[in-house]
Amino acid sequence: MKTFARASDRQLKAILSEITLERFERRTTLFRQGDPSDSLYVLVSGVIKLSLRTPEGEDILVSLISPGELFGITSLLPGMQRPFRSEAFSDCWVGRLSADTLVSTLLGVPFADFSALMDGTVSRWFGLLHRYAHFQGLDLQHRLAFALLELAQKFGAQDSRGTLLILQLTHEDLADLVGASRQKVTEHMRTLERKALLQREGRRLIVSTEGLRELVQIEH
Amino acid sequence: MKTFARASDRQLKAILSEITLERFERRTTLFRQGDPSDSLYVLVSGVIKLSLRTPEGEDILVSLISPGELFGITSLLPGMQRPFRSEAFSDCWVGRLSADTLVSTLLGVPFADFSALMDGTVSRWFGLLHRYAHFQGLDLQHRLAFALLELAQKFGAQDSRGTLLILQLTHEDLADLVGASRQKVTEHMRTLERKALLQREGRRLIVSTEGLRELVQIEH
DNA sequence: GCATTTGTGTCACCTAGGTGACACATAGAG
DNA sequence: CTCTATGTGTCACCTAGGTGACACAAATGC
Repeated sequence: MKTFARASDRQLKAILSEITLERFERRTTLFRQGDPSDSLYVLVSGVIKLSLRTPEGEDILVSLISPGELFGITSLLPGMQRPFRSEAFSDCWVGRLSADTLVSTLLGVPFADFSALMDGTVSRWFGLLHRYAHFQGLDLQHRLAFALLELAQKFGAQDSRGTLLILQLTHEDLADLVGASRQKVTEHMRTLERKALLQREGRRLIVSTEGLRELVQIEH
Repeated sequence: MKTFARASDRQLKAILSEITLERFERRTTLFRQGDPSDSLYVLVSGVIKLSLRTPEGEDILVSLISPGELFGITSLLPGMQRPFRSEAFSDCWVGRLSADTLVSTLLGVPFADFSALMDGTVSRWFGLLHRYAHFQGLDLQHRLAFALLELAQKFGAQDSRGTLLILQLTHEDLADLVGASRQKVTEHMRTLERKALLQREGRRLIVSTEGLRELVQIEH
């Protein structure tokens, strides 16, 4: 297990003494989406499934964990909730420990410092992963709406008419972002305009975040 | 910038003195896929685009970076290459520093220790992100092939006939994994069987990793 | 200011893959 | 050993979205 490759015997001993071993039968769930993300897990034996349930009722299998892997990694970021459901795919033995003890015994650094650094760097990967996973099985209309909301959040400036995107985005860029063809993006952007969720000022966009959020949530 | 929220003045000063400021005009590239992932960047002004070119020649826009964000994060993992291309989406000022100095001044810990911990934990997010990004615009056949290769790597046991997957995967599981319907997965699994890239022993799979790799690479 | 390149809008057409439906196989549970 | 659950194989049908093609608009360079 490469996580511990550089650890000294003393550190390993300290960590081992903090691990609680638990047994999970096939199909039982370890944690579910939205639970507070407090502890970290090591899979000792068996297979764990991480999955995501979309509002549409589709299941997305994000990952299968094999023995030796750490999982429940969001516990390394400050104040997160579990983004995925975790379930025993076969009978499992699982070790559980607090992220804090792992980090502080392995690095000897206050957890809050570590976790703040993670938050500023690596959490973007997590955000992107989340986006891609959610995009699975959404139609173009909704993917576009989500993408626009994301952009509005990152690059939006408040304006009397809505949220102004300070970006020169072409339809091609959007297409590359949501994984669609340029033509269809054009078509859907027009229908969003017609629904007044979107206006244009030259090549700048003004989006209605409330409208888009409604579109995205209400329909299913 | 939340990365530095907990830093002392001394730390900030130390880090600032190590940052090199660089100017990039719109459309110029900062680094490209496959470059060694040595330094870390802070975006000072402008917008940066992270993208991915698929073997099929499609472009995938992974993320747009806004001022204040750190990027080029793979430099925090040991021995990585840049997974994405980075290009100035508008004229930019960018600060560059080594991941090592950031980590060691902020946490006061040897970079190798930190980076080993990241590698054992958070690198999975990165792997998954990579998979999802690559899946964009692949047809089911290829997504399935990739998924099987991944599974073979993680759960495969060598066998006279190929690589035996020690997993009781149903077609439904596979469908959830590659984002497709159960029926179509069944169909494509049969064609893979017919092509002799796959055999079944009861409900266990035996895959030909060479065959699949060929399928995945050769066709475009 | 004109010419060229880059972006938009809108077609008609085609295909990968979703869906529902059903027959059959297999495997646990009792 | 049998009954019921769950998984597989295969249809016929339908639709979202890819593709090529072209007209027009808007930037950009010279």
